[in-house]
Amino acid sequence: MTQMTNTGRRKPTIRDVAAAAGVSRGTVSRVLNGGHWVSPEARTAVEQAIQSTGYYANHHARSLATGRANSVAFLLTEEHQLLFDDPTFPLLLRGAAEALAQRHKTLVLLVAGTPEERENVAQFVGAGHVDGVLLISSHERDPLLESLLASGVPTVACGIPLGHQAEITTVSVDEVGSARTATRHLMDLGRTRVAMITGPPDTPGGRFRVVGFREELGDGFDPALVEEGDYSRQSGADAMARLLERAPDIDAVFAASDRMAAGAIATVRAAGRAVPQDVAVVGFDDSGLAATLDPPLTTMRQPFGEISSTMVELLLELVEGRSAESATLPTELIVRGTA
Amino acid sequence: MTQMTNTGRRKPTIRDVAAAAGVSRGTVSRVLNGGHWVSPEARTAVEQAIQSTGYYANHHARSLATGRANSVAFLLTEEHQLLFDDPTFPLLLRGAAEALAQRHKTLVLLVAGTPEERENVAQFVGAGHVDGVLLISSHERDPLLESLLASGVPTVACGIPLGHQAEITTVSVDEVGSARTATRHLMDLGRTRVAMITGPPDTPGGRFRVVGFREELGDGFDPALVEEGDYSRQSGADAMARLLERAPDIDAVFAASDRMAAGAIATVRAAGRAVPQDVAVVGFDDSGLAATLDPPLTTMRQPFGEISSTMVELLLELVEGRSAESATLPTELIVRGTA
DNA sequence: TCGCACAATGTAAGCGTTTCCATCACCGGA
DNA sequence: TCCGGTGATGGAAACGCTTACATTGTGCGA
Repeated sequence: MTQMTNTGRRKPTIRDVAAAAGVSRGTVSRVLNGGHWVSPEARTAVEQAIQSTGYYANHHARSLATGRANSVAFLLTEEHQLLFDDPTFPLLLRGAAEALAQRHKTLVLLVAGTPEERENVAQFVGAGHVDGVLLISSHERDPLLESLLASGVPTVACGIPLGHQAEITTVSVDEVGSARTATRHLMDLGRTRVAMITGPPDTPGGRFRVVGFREELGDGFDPALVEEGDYSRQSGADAMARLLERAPDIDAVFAASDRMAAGAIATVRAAGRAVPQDVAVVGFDDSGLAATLDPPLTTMRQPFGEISSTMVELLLELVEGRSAESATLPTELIVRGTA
Repeated sequence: MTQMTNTGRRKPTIRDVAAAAGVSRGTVSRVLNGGHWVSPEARTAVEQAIQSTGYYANHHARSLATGRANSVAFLLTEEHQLLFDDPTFPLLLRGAAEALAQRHKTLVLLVAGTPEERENVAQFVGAGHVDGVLLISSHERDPLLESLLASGVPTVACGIPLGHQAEITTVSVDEVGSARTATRHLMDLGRTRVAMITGPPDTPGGRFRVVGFREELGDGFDPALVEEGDYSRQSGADAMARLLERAPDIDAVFAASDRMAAGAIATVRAAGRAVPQDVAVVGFDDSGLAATLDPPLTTMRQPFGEISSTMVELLLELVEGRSAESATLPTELIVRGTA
């Protein structure tokens, strides 16, 4: 009964509210935007009128007038296949969606896989259709990132974009430290031939985790025990096969993603060795996958929910014109059954 | 050089283009919208001016003038936990994102988990901020669906929303037939004690797959061999445990989701039985998970890419004011190692 | 020769907001 | 009593675009 006194078909506009409240639209607008410079009486009159008319602000008109879109892009730059297979992505998306919804901002999903898509995305963002960009995965010297930077759209990246460290606000975890923790855990277990499956070297996870691995091993580091994958399960399985062939005495492996760890485990088993008895395994991410493996995977947990909500927070600071400092979030070693 | 003759700071508008081309903005607008009633010379002049000025249309202004948002909501109605864990969801999202991008429509992600979110979503959509809604998962008699229907926003659902079959356009698979195929496969393998783990009965998959299961078994159907899960892995494991306790002689099980199948397999193993030797398993979905299980899961593949692109297609028809008929897509039995 | 149909174009009125500016009533201090 | 200041308000311009309508110019049949 308070709702929808919407007599006809037309959606009520600010004029309808103004008429109902007996004030001008200027006053209604002021109430809508914080209510400063409005008398208490006028304010309550307007608020009642809003109720009775069932008024709801028109975003497009508002955006046109203010130059603000009130929306943010969640931008995926990655081959489709890789991206949507990554169990990490729904976690980030979910966190971002929640954080944005709380602040009444709209999340626009943008996928920049093919060159054509990238071009469209660059235009779309450059045209100012969104207030800012949450950049999800970015390889080194990504031209799309450069065009974003050039267009001056507020942007927050997830994971330090190589080659742009200084120019962009990021939210990341301590890659080196996390890798050291994982490696240390394996060493503390008494493992002496510890191998690593890294990520692509043009991604921060691919670049820095192996650094931590090497640092922690110190003199014990053997470059022959490092193989590269692309975070996918298959690449982990393949890398493990190469590792095993080259160094059959491996007794532990640290993989830069849970999926690669899963692949590695399969390969280890296929080679007739047991996990964790013969080969201990530590993954990275603690995506949903980790706990479901058999045995459940020991892994470094990335706080995805916090990562994405922090990204949103920083981005909105930027959008408001304030400055925002890049954040580094802690990871946590989750010990399960594989190491 | 063709780009960005953007002398100053301001973004070029349609007037700048008009000035550069030596025509009125009306003409520019006509070129932008299909170019009818425009002479070839004027058209090329405008097109060149667009290039030289680096003009890009302002969506908000356009939407305000036309009353069209040019965007579509991808609406998730489900508990967060369930939803983002579901490996099925990225597949749908990806398909929808691609199909929409091709048509230059924007995808807005909406999550309606908590009551508050649902209220906001209802308002948002009701206010006409999007042209249509892709409804992802809907339980029976969902009040949110009802409010969508009431507000008259074009909506296409994925999977027949129980209780609203007649009122809404849907894209779904033949649940009953698919379940029959899966069941038949198990029977053809010579299995005689075939159990089923169903989904929640207020979802189409929960309701209809068990119907197909029963139909195919005919006289052999035993209600004691049916347990319910919520599509999650854990629920599958639990259901399997109940099943095994009640009927230790089970030699096959059909699960209404791959995740439940995964859980069931774990339980079967934990009970000291082998898959597929002692208990054959068929899943449903063919999400990324299926192929990575050990042994790889035999399952009914849902064509998620096609489902989502069809949803987009139908939705846009509806948005254009045309009618659209609900579609039913075929599934496919993917035989792997578990049955 | 005139006028008419019609293609091409310019013009201007919106679309629903925000926001700047002018106005006004009112109050306290001189 | 008058005046400057201040809080509250209305009015109107602006945001960038679409589109109905008016206007122009052309070629054609009568």
